[in-house]
Amino acid sequence: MNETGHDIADALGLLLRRTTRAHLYSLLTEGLGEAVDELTYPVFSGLARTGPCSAADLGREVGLDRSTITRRADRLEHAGLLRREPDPADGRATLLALTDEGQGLVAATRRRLADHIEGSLASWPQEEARTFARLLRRFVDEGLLAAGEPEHPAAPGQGRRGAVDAGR
Amino acid sequence: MNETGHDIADALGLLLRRTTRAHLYSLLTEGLGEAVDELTYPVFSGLARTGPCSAADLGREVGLDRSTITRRADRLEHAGLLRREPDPADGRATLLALTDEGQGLVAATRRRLADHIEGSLASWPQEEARTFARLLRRFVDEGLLAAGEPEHPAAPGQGRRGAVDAGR
DNA sequence: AGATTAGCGTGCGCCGAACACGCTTCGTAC
DNA sequence: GTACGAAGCGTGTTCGGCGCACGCTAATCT
Repeated sequence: MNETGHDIADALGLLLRRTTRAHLYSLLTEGLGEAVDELTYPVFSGLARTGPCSAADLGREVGLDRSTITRRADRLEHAGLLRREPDPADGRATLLALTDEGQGLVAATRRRLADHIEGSLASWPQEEARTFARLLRRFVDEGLLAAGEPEHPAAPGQGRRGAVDAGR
Repeated sequence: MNETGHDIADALGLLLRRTTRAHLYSLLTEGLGEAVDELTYPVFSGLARTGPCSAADLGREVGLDRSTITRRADRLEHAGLLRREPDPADGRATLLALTDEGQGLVAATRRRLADHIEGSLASWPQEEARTFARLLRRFVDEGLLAAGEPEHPAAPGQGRRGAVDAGR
């Protein structure tokens, strides 16, 4: 009998619990000041991944509305971690970019998370840890998201809201 | 250089995105009626795991306030999926329990999720899938949650938002 | 140059979640 | 046996985040 599906489903259920997310984010953002918390960190981290980009693009990246991005960016900007600058190629666009301080902070935070994770599997054989990392990445990239998320198609332009608020 | 920590961190970041959770839950609860959605499903599923228990205990389990549990239980009760019964051992306590219909539905939902997951990694070699399931389970059980738990000393008086009180 | 389109910031309404109150019931002390 | 503190539940209230709609500016097409 193939039980892998159930095993993964159970683990995923635990992983997606609100408390797990809250724990992880509170661990990450502990002592980083009021500006960086569970809410702003995804913007923070996403911006570090994409590099300077517009609020709309960043919204696509992290799955949030432009207005939400704007609000969170306000907080980060006020804390000196994020900078708004006009797009030299497009006068109406505003680029969001991390300041040097912001980049340093996000790098330190990413390292903190990575260290925490490595510490949590310190007892694992090295090879199993690497295997796990590889399989998890593949699972996230190919498996789950591909099936559940349209992601890339820039065609619909506006309405990517599909299943999120379905049933309302 | 050991990059496993960063790899896992990145994958985890994607996994914990709101959209991922929303997509997964909407997929799960699609066509199950108005009572079961992203909001009520954690209560639903958690109750199936714990068996009949009080609202407070279930709140501890899923990391939500008692009042929230009560409201969601109302919806499930109204839909005939959940039953309230007085605790025979304690007159002031109210036990939440799934009805037969509720149990059947949660079982079907779990199977649906498992099938979806298995489908998403259909192209994987059988052995790798099983390995991944085993490692993921271990990672969730031993690694992450265990390390993130010692967050207890939270002052109730403070309006702290992420008052994470992971039972389990 | 005018019209259309794309993009951003902001006010507004909705909804979920925690907090505070009142009521009932259990346990214990006198 | 009675009275008092503690525990638990349900409900009203408040707070905050999020998406949507509006108005404006700038770029692109005809």
